[in-house]
Amino acid sequence: MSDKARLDELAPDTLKLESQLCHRFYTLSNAFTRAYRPLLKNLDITYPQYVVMMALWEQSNITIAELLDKTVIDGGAMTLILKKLEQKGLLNVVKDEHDKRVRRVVLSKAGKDAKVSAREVPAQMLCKLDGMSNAEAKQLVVLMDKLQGCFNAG
Amino acid sequence: MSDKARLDELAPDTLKLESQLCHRFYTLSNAFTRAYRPLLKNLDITYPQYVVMMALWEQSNITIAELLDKTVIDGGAMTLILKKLEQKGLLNVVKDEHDKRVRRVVLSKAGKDAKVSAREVPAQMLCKLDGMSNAEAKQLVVLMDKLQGCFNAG
DNA sequence: GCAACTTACTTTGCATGCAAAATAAATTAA
DNA sequence: TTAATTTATTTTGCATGCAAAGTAAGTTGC
Repeated sequence: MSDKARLDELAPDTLKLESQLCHRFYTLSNAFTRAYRPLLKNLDITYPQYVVMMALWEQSNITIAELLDKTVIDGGAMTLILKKLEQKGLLNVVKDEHDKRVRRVVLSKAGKDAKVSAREVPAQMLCKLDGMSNAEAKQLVVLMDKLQGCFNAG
Repeated sequence: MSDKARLDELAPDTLKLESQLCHRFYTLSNAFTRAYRPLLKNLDITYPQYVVMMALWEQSNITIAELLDKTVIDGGAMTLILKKLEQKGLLNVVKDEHDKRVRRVVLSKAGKDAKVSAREVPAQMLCKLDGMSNAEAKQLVVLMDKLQGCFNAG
């Protein structure tokens, strides 16, 4: 038996890209980011910036730490994202009165108004996902939340 | 009714992070990359570099275009990744004899040997995902492949 | 047989993601 | 109270991801 054959016997399919869950996540996550780009063109924001805006549309005037919790965006990246969104006039970052370490993120009027423009975005994305039934999407959510639980536990 | 209430009525839950498939993909894809880091420390490669190596362990001496197809990595990034992996001595990029535009990627001896070190990586990752049954993982693969099909179709 | 077009890659500029170090301010401990 | 520790956020250095422009080398069309 050749060395190559012996190797393949030791590690059958586990190292194949096709059989990897991780590569599918990698691929689909990037696909989503690309798919959002044209939908967010009007708002002139990127996907991570959109995530921050969604978090703020749910609740404005929250701590950066809370925003990090909610969005699961990298802390270092968040600093830059907030600067960008502040430059665009969508929000303001203000100091907390009681704890000088803390900074709070507050939607501006333009930021609140942007929610109206964004209203159609989710529907447009769903449109691109035509072919997935609601039941399948829900099933996907259940399984992904369970997977997330694994990572949180570990 | 306040402006805010009116807005919320227009866009009920669709803009909520919790209800978004995309954010779960974003989160889980990043979680995988982080989870792989310690497992790939011995090999001294990043997750995208590992993806390239997996593709090459399946078949060496392939075109960069073929590698891009298989890994779904960005073309610009691939140029850098191949340089890194060549620096590490894991592969060589050689010119195609027949078509001078084409460059081929070939595993070095060290690159082939690295497959042995990598053999345990998938099992270690599965270990981190304890809590997901095989059936659930398979279900996840089916649904994700269907979702990928949506993007490919659009 | 040359101009126009297509291919296969690389380069560039911008936006993250990640780990680790650096800051600054609040809290705890001795 | 002062030193040690913890918390909140920013900075730094490196590795992509993405779109678009740039290059070089085949292929076509007339």
